[in-house]
Amino acid sequence: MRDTDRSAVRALHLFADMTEASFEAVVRGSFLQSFPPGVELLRQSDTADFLHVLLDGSVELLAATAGRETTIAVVYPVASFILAAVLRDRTYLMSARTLTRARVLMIPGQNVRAVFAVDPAFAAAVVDELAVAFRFMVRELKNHKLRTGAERLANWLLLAMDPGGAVHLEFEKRVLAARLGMTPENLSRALATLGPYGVAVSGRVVSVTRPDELRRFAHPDPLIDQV
Amino acid sequence: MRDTDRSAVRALHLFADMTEASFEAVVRGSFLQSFPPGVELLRQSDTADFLHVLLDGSVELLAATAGRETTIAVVYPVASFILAAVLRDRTYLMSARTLTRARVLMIPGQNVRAVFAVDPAFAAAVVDELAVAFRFMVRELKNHKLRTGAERLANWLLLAMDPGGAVHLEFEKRVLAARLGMTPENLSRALATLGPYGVAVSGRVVSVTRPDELRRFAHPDPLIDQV
DNA sequence: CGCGAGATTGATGGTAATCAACGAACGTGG
DNA sequence: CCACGTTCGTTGATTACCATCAATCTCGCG
Repeated sequence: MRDTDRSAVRALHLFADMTEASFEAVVRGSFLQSFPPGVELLRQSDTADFLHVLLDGSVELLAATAGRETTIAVVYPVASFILAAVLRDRTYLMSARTLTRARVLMIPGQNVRAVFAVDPAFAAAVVDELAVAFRFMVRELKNHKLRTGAERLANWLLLAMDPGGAVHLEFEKRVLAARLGMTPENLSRALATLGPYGVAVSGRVVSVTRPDELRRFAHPDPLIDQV
Repeated sequence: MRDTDRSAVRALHLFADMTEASFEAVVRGSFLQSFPPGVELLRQSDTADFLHVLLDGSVELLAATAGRETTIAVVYPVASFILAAVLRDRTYLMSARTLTRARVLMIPGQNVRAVFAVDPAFAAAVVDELAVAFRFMVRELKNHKLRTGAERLANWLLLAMDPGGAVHLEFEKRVLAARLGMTPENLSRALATLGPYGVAVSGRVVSVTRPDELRRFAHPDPLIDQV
């Protein structure tokens, strides 16, 4: 690992408070790798050999069974993923695929487990990370079970828009659709149904002209939407 | 807390490996309480004052927004719940309600956080518990997004049936419906659609006469269904 | 200028929620 | 012990929501 990368990694919340010796022990045998878009980083049911930390780009977590597939989450920097599988030394429950070019730090699972046992600061950070991940899952489950697609989209727009009410999509709409748990076709339709509430689309820019009306439609909820 | 309860609690996975002093520090200020069915133990958006450990009975975790409500999980002994909220000292994302008469150990959140910081064995147990909870959530999300109601029911039956193919429901069907994420009406219909695969209902007993056929319909998956 | 990937629109079917009505089981009180 | 009433479960009809398939459109780029 290069020195610039090393200090960037050291600054991550997950590693910031641990001792230098612990950091050394974690990083030994780790590697930082860049991937092009569309690469499968890991596959569900494989054994959890590496903790992954996303430093740049975006990664999709997905799951499949019986010929069907669904996106569970989209990960943005800086975040670890599949931490739970690594800690328990179990198989992955999800696959991971790069959406964009991505830089990923891969840490051998046994390093994580070993250092976890001896460095309380690292243990605390791990628990924090894991608790955040758990709560994210609960929010996602609520978002999905309690709201329609159009409502999920409306709430996403309210969070993503800048003060002027504009949302600049930095990825394809199909990715947004997956992130929101719907098909691209239904995202189109959902955007159309939000028209009467002041939502207009022009290429990759979505404009929210009457935020208050959209909010009344969306019923935003701090216990679901990330603050 | 009575001595018999004390030793039962001490034997729980979460507390088994910690030092006696740590256990003492956790238990001080905790209380063990019995509740009748239908009691709301905690409400979403309240601050996480107590870690709850279910010792007897069953508890439903549910979430509501915009006038809608859904069951997220049903908890059976012995399990803790809302651990993540307590560790992060945040508000609860879910409400909890007793389904049956239930005995619950309530531990002040600050005890948990304080002992977590000083007892590595407890920290490890907490992480284990949390990782299991996280993976449970992922399984639930997959179960819900990748399967129809009838498929969820079929897989549940395959896991719940005894070697003779019988499932004795120990709760009302409406509870099972909530657990499976559907309405009571649709549970009735789902049971009916499983008829051709050898599923018959008689009161509170469901019999699976042709497990192999049911399995072909259900597509059981170790990455979703609890083993 | 034309190709092709992504986006949109339309039509259709499947899944499940809702509303309503009915039936069965069970406990209570007469 | 029976009559009644409540609760739970089932069944039917309707509607909402979403996936799928297919066709068309748009726009960026060679």
